[in-house]
Amino acid sequence: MVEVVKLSRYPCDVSHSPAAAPATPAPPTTVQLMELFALASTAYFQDFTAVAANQGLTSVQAKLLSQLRLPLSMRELAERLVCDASNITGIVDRLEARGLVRREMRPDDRRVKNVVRTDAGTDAIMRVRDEMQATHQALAGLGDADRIALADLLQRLRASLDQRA
Amino acid sequence: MVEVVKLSRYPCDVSHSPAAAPATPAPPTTVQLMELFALASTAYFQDFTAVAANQGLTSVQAKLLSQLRLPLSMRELAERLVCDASNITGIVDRLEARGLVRREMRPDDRRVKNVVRTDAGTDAIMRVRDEMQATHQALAGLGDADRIALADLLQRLRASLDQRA
DNA sequence: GGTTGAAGCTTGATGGCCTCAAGGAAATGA
DNA sequence: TCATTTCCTTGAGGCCATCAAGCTTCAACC
Repeated sequence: MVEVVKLSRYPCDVSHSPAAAPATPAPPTTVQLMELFALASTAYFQDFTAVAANQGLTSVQAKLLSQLRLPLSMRELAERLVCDASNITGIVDRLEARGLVRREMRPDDRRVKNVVRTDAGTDAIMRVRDEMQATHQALAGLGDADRIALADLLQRLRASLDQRA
Repeated sequence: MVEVVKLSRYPCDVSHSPAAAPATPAPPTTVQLMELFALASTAYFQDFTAVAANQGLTSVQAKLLSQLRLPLSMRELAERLVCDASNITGIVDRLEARGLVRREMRPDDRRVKNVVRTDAGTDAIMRVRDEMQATHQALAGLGDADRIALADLLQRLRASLDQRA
């Protein structure tokens, strides 16, 4: 299957490697795997951003909205989006101005504000989800064995990446 | 292997799905695969951004630098980074001010400016590459069979995603 | 030739994202 | 009560991103 591993079109290509590809189905190196992963990730995020834009959302706004299955405080959102808390203020401001989200005081601790997704917000993120699903339908062609293998590999990949954080 | 597929911590979680996970090793659904992929991609980009920041680079600057194995025109850079050409002007301005990159007139067509990575620029992106590689060493634990399978799957994934662009 | 049109790059305006430093309000604990 | 901590916001500064408008250069055509 793995005929030619296309190399070095994204993040960390520094090598001045020879253009000749090995003819044998040799297993890819770790570096090659990371490049492939970077390419696939880039494609994914570009698609996600484009789909969100179709709904008038930036990718960060869509990310935030998708986190709000249940209400979360500003601080919790900052942790999930891995950014400064002061950044969340602005993002929520803009979403709230459009009625996609609502701030609520929490009665038992009046310092914290829960961010609640409105029905309009849920609609918006559902449209994004639907369009993503339609877009990636091609992926549906994977058979059961491939699915299991991919899920397994992705989880190991994430584990080894998260480990650093 | 795939014990429990952890669901819905990222982009498109809208479902109010039951918390109960299937006990059987059923193959993951397409939606579940996309969620796993989103999680792994997010982890990757956070790591990439953090490593670039260690070298005083934004992720976009690092991305641009890594493209410059050979000189590219501003337009070519815009195509590779999938953004407006006017955006590249500012990014290259900032990199040039730091001596990581250099603009050169192309003699045969004086409209176009080639962006050339300086030695300092190559050093910078090599440090990013090295730190990424060290970081992701955990991935090196994958055996040959896993590598081949992952490479194959990632390429198919990317193909089906790029198809949309 | 000279004009028109297209391509490549830059500038300026506008807006969103992001961090840091600083500050107000509320809770906690001595 | 007073000090400390937590949560959130504000303001300054910088980067990224798009769009509209403009400049230069090239190419093609009359």
